[in-house]
Amino acid sequence: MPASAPTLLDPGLILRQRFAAAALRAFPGVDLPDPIITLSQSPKFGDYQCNSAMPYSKLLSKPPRQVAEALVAAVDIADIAEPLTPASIAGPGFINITLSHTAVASLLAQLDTPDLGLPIDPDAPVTVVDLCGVNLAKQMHIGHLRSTVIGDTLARVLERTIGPAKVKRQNHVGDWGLPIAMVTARLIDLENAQQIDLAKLTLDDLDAIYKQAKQQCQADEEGLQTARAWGMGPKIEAELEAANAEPLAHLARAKSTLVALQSGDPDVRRVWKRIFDTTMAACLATCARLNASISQAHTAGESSYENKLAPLVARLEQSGVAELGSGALIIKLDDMGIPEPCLIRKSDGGYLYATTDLAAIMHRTSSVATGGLGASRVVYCVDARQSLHFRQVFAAARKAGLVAPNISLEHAAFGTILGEDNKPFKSRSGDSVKLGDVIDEVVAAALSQLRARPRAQEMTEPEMAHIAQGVALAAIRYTDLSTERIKDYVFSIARMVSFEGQTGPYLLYALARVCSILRNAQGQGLLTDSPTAGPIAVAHPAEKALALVLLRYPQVVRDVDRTLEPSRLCALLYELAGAFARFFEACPVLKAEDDGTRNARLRLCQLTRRVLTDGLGLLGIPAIERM
RNA sequence: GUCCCGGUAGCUCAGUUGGAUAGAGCAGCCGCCUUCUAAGCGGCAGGUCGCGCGUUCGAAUCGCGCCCGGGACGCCA
Repeated sequence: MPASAPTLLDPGLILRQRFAAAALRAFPGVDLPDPIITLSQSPKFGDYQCNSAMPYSKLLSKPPRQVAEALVAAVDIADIAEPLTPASIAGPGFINITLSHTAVASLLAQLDTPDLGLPIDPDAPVTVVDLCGVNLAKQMHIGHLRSTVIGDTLARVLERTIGPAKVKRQNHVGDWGLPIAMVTARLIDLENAQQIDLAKLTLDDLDAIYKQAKQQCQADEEGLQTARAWGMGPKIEAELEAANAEPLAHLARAKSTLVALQSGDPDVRRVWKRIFDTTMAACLATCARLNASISQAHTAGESSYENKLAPLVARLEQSGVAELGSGALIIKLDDMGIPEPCLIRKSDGGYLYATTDLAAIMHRTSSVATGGLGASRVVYCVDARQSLHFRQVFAAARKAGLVAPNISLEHAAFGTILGEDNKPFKSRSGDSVKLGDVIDEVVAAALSQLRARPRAQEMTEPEMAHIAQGVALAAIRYTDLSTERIKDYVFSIARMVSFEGQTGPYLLYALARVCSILRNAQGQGLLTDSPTAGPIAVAHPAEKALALVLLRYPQVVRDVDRTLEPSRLCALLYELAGAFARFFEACPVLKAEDDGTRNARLRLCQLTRRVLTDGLGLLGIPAIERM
C-alpha cells in the first residue's frame, strides 16, 4: 500500500470506511460485504444514507432494525456528521446521515489544492487510447466525431489520473487497404494524363477521386452470380460479363497497385505519401477545431504494421494457434465462447484488419525496450458495430499468448449518430456529412442564438464570433459525451445550441457567472493577494448543497477512468452548474451580510470556478469567462 | 437462424452495489429581473419503468421466457 494514497474527500467513501469499521466492531468475526452508502434522495433523509442493515440482517439472522441500531452504536462519525439518534433509523432500517457544516468546510479546504484531490497514481499502468481512426483520401465525416471526441476525453481524463506521460493516443489510420490502392492507381492515371497537379492536391479532390475510383471498380458480380445460378441464359450472362469487364480491369489494376505499394515501388509510394500527407493535414485541422489533442505524433497507421504481419502470422501458424479453414488461416475461438473464428489471412494470401489489429496489440503492449509502447491497458474508442471484431481480436490475442494475462484490453464502444429522421446521419443525397461542415453549421447556429440575446449589444462582433466558437464546441462535445456511450443519439443542432437545460452552453454560462462575481470582487479589491487565506465556511443550505457536489468531483473523475464513461462527469458537472445557479440565486456574495460570509462565499466561488474549469477541460471544452 | 445492444413522462435522457414517494431537461401552464450575467431560479402538470413469470423483506435494476427497434455474423476495413 503506497504511503501516498489519495486523501479521502468523498463523503460517501469516508462513510463507507467508517461503517465498514463499525460492522467489524458490531459483528466481529462475520465477513460482511462492503457497506452500501448512497446519496439521500430527499433532504429529509439527510445527505447520505447507509442501506446495509437490511442485507446484513439476512446474513446475521437478526432483525434489520436491530442491526441498524448496532451499526449506529458502533459507528464513529462524530467528526464528520451530526450525531446519530434513534430517529436516524428510518423505514426498515435505513440510517440517515447529515454531514456537519464544519466537516464539509474542512473537506472543501482539503479539496482546494492544486490537484483538486486528484493526485497522479504512480502505480497506474501505461494506457493506450485508440481514437479518431480516419481513413486516407476521405474527409473526416460525422462517423469520426464520436471516436475523436470520446477518445480525446478519455485520454484527457487518464492524463489527469495517471499522468500525461503514461497516456499514449494512437490514431489507427486506415491507410493501407485495397481502397487506398484504388485511389492511388486512379491518381497515378490522372497525373500521367496531366489532369491533376499533385502539388496542389486537396482532400476535397481526393474525396472525389475516391468516389470515382470506387465506382470504377464496382462490378456487378452479384448480378452475374444470380444469372448463373438461375440459368438466365448465356446472352444475359454475356451481357453482364461484358459490363463487368471494365470494373474488373480496374480492380485488377488496383490490386497490382496494392502489391506495388506493399513492395515499396518508389513511384507508387510517392503518390501514396502525397495522399497521406494531404489527408492527415486536413484531418488534424478538423481535430483541432474539435479541440481534440491529436497530432502527427499520435498517428500510427495500418501501414506502420506492414512488415510485422507476415512474421506474426507465421508465428501463429507454427505455434498451431492458427489453422487452415477453407483456404483461409483462422484462429478458432469457440473454446473461448466465440463461435465465429478470427480470420488472419485470406485464401489469396492477403491479410485482414484483424491481422493488423493483432500486430497493433503487440506493438502497444510490448515493452519500451523492444520498441513497443509498454501499455498494460489498451482502450479502443471504436463504434459498437465492431464489438464482435474486438471480442475476436482480444480473444485471439489471449489465446495466442500475445498479451500477458494482466493486460487489459477494453472496447469503449459507442452508438451511432442519427439524423432527425432517426436513421444514421446522412446528407440529403445519402452521402456522409463532412465533419467540418457540421461544425460550421453549429457555429452559425450558435452565433444566431447569440445575436438574439439582449446582452448582444454589449459585445463586439469579434467577441461574439469568439464566443460562438466556444459555445458551438461545448454544444457538440457535451452532446456527444453526455449520454451513455453505447446509446445512439439524434444529432439535433437546434437542441444542442438551445442554451437551455442540460447542454454544454448551460455549463459555460454557469462558469461565466462565477467568473463575473470574481471579476467584480477583484474590481472592488475584495480578493486578497492570497485568495485561499480566508476561512472556508458552509452555512446556508445552498452553500452546503454546492459543497457536497464539489466534494464528489475527484471520485467521479476516477469513475470515468475505471468505467470509460464520460457521461458520469457530464452529469456531475451539470449538477454542479445547477447547484451553483441555486446558490447564485439564494446567496449574495459581494453583498453578503458580513465580511466573513462574503469571504467564505468568495472561496466557494473560486473553488467552483476551478472545479468547473477543470471538469470542462477534461471534456475538452475550454472555459469562456464572459459570455 | 445465432449472437450483441437498446426499450423509463408527449420528446430527449439520468437512475451507481437491488433500497424509501422512479429523477432531470425540452415542450405546456403559473410565478420571479431598481440587487453579483433571466443562456437563470421557484412552482404546477405529466409514468402499467416494453410484456409476463420468478428470486427477494424490497426489483427500473437480478434470472428465465416473450414482444418491438437497431446492429453484427470466416476471406471488406
